[in-house]
Amino acid sequence: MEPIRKAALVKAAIAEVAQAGSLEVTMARVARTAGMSAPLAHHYFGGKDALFEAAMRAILSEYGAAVRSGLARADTPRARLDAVIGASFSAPNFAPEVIAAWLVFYVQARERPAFRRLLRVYHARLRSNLLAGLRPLVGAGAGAAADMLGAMIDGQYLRAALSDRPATGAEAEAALRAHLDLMLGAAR
Amino acid sequence: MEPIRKAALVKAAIAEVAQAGSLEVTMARVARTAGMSAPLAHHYFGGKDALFEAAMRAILSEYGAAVRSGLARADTPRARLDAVIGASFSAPNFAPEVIAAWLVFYVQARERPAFRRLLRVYHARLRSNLLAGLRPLVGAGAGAAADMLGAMIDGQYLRAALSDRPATGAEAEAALRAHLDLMLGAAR
Amino acid sequence: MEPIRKAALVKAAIAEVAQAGSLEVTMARVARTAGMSAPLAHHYFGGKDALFEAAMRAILSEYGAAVRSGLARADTPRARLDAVIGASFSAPNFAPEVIAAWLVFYVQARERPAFRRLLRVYHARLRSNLLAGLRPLVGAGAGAAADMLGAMIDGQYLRAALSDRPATGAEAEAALRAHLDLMLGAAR
Amino acid sequence: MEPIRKAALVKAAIAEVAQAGSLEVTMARVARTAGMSAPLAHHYFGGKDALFEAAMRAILSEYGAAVRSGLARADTPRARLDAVIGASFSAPNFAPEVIAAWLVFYVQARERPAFRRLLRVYHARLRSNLLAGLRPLVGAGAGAAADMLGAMIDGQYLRAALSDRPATGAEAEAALRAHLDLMLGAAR
DNA sequence: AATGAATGAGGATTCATTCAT
DNA sequence: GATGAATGAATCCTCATTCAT
Repeated sequence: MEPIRKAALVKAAIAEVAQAGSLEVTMARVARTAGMSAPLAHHYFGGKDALFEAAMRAILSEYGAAVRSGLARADTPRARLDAVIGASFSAPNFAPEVIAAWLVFYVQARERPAFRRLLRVYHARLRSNLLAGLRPLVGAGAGAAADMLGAMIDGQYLRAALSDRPATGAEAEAALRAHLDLMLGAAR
Repeated sequence: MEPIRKAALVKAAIAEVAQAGSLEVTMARVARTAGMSAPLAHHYFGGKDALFEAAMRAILSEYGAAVRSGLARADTPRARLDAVIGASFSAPNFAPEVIAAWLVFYVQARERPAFRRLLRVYHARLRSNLLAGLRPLVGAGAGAAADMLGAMIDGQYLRAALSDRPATGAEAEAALRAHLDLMLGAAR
Repeated sequence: MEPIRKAALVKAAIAEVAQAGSLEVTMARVARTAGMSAPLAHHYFGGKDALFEAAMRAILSEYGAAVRSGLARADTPRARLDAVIGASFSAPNFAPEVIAAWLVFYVQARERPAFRRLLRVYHARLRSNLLAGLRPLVGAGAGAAADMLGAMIDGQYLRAALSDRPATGAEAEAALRAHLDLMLGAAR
Repeated sequence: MEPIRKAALVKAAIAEVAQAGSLEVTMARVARTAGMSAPLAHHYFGGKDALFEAAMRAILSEYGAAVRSGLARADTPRARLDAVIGASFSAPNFAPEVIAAWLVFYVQARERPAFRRLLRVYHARLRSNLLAGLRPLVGAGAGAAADMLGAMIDGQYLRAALSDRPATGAEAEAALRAHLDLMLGAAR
């Protein structure tokens, strides 16, 4: 029972946090959305903080899995870069709900060490994945290029979080790929 | 007296929101930081929501003023673009505190129409300013270029909000300018 | 199985109540200390109240047994008095844990009739045992002397409950015997 | 306003703790008894713990004042002893409510350092006051005598807490004085 | 204009207890 | 007999907001 309940709670937490645009979400509400009573949520997670941390962890690990799975099928540097970009804008990760929750956690990271730690890992992994693809193609400028690409991805997320249209990642992805072409072309 | 008090409250609200990373900031705390009692803050703003809206408005209008002042001295398309970028990363707007608060408001905008409206205006103005500079230089691709530049700026903000080092905008600004060169060079 | 489980629960209850210094002890905790689940404790005792009453009853009946056993070997009035005092400060009854729990129950007796009843029986028996020894030696003053001796014993308990040193009853017992000598000497 | 409210809360806390026989008393109940809302009680004391500590402090300091006032009028060793005993059983200190609350705090002292500290001071002061009176009269045995007198006083408290009759201290006081006579007579 | 005083509403958390298995 | 699962009830505490002064 435990894994089922925990998964339901994490999913509900992401949904509610996204909708509220903040962590000012009552445990009771999350629990009800997940189909159980508030005390049960406490029983499984021990408290609000732990639940939200689990939620952020879930988002980041789903993203990490998508990246890994994409990289597994990539055999050239350029393919690696495309894989990272593709994963960033793929369906389960670019869902508006998920992006909105991610953003809330992002902001909280300033003051909550646990969130900050998680985000550092995300940033470091993203950067190293991009670097691995860029270095063979760009050489010395790879660091700056990776930073810029990372910022672009994050920026697209930020805008998607506020978009009216049910943001598909397709457009954002195309824009990024076009830009990547530009950067690689200039480097050659 | 009133304008002084209100300005103090707005400033305190930005500082506290930035520090908390959310709107979960008590009126009493904001009021105390501003050197007055909680009821007085209510007296001046009528409530928590109105105070925070005023705070966001203050951030955006300070930014708007910086942009306008930069544009006033720009006489070529490229100078206009540089002016917008320069304003985005200039001291009072790129202060960590201000960025953090801006981000909190940004996230809230998903569900709070008042914030959403303010943000729309910011986005629209930024886009139209960039477009005005880009169209003479890039032609048809100006729309996509403006969107990408906007996303890059927001992405840099996002990352600055989490940076350890007391982020100066200088690096971010340089990176953006370099990128702008790239985009303009490719278009020619 | 039942008597073993019940005894374990009673023992655990005494230990936990002593440590907490109050009845604010969760059933779950007591049950866990006794090596079983909370529902099982309920099954055996029907509820928290009944468990704690059983615990107090256990303390008093252990004490009662010690007194009876001492009296069985006493053949003079003075020996009877010594037997009662000896039992009061003997090892299993004067254990810090037991005293602390006893005190908690004592205080609760003000408002919980079940505890009050138990305590009345203890007081009455103590008094009658002391009287039986004192009357032949002191005559008319036996009543007051018994009350005073009883108060002294309780007072020693009270102080032992708070002592730092792992209170042996030896000192307290010696002090009481010395005092008894005094009272008997004065009466002759 | 503050001192009035605080005094009312302390008084109510003593009454409710005495009645409940434990600290399991809700803030709301105490506040209502004191004629105000629960949040106000929090406002003035900051929390349940602080309120109860203030209550115990109040009991002990009232007792301390009574002792000091009695000693001020005593000019012989025996008069000093009588003053201490008299204060211990005087009206405001020997009120059933006060005794019951004192006992609850006493028991809690085992695990709550703040209470423990307060009680240590009480015990030390009582002992030193008794010693000052006993040493000139009893000499070497003064220490043991002081301990025994202290235990007797505490024992009388313990029994008064459970008495049915609205315990006047008169009887207890007379018994203690009689005993003191005995001890002093034996020493001469 | 300014604030100390006060509270209603609400939220996290704990716990005794029940029940299906 | 024994327990994991589950919850209603209750408690401490916080906070935006009101009001008399």
